[in-house]
Amino acid sequence: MADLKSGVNPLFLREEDLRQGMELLFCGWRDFAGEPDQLLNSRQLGRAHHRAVYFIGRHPGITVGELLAILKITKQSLGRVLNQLVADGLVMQIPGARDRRQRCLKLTATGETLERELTETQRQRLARAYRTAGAQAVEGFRQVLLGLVDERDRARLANTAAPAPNKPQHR
Amino acid sequence: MADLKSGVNPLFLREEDLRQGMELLFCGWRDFAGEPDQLLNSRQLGRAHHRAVYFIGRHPGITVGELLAILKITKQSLGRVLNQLVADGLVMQIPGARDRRQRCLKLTATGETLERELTETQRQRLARAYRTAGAQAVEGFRQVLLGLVDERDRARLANTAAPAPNKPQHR
DNA sequence: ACTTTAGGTCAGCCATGGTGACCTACCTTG
DNA sequence: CAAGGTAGGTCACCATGGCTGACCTAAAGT
Repeated sequence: MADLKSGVNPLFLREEDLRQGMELLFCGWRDFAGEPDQLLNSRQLGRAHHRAVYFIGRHPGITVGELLAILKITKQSLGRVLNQLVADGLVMQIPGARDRRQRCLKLTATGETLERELTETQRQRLARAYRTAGAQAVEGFRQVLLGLVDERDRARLANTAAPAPNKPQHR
Repeated sequence: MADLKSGVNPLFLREEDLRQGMELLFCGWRDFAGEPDQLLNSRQLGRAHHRAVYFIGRHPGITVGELLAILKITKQSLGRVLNQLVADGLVMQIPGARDRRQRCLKLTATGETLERELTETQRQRLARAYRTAGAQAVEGFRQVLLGLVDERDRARLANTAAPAPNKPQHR
């Protein structure tokens, strides 16, 4: 809270340690997110497309609104990306069963292939880091990151099972 | 979870766990990096400025080339940002002592104040996550992230002391 | 003296975020 | 049923922050 520099704080709350953490986060994300760039470029796609494809793949049938909540961008920005993905035959939209205003998003077979290709190098990089660090470190990694994200998203992220994001369609 | 470590394919390397990790990384970075946006906007600055100010603050006297290596962007992109920061009186450039071609970058007093303001909310968020997770989790967090970054940057990040990035100007 | 290096600069392109306004289709509710 | 809210889309436009290519200076290094 207040004086981070006083001796009362545990060592890992010292200014220097916090800065190291920030830097690790920056570099980790920089290298992790940059991994699939080449493949993306070769297909005329950008990181924004990858993110959409990734989350649609992880939560098949996710609605546009739910996806917006995850990505935290505007529907206009997402719309642009989504239209391209649909035009390229990577994503399909299915009217919601209960609420036909909704467009439930799914990857096509082509989309699934692409998703796998895109995420593969990242998966390998993360697996390598996990393997090197060990199970206990992985658990710590999760806990700290979970504490970093906004309250709102904790529930979805907390359980490894990762069900589809909760659909509040009862009214 | 103690027995996760043994076995050819430990549980924490399952597809589902890796995906959870990726998602945590995405959301963690999204919320962490987005924290200072409001303050930045109010000063007509962007995230790019924040990153530059941050690393200059952390490594006073850093050269342009070293900063480029950290940020992994082109000198044109950095130049744009740097010029603004100098024009705004937040950063100063000092010719290198050994090599007078170099421009060593430092924050001005104003720049240091801004850096502190910008990073403060992030520091608090990280400190909260650290405190909640505990010292052991923090160590795991570090180890995994360190394993994620490219070899090239490990040395600089590994030691908590965080000296200036190594200067290969022998002679 | 020549080459290489650190850094800067100009011009233009593209991706990806944003805003405001306005639209349809569908659901919910009085 | 009518009215209002909601899911989603769309158009026009703007800002940020990456990129490339070409070209420049000054200072090292040899």
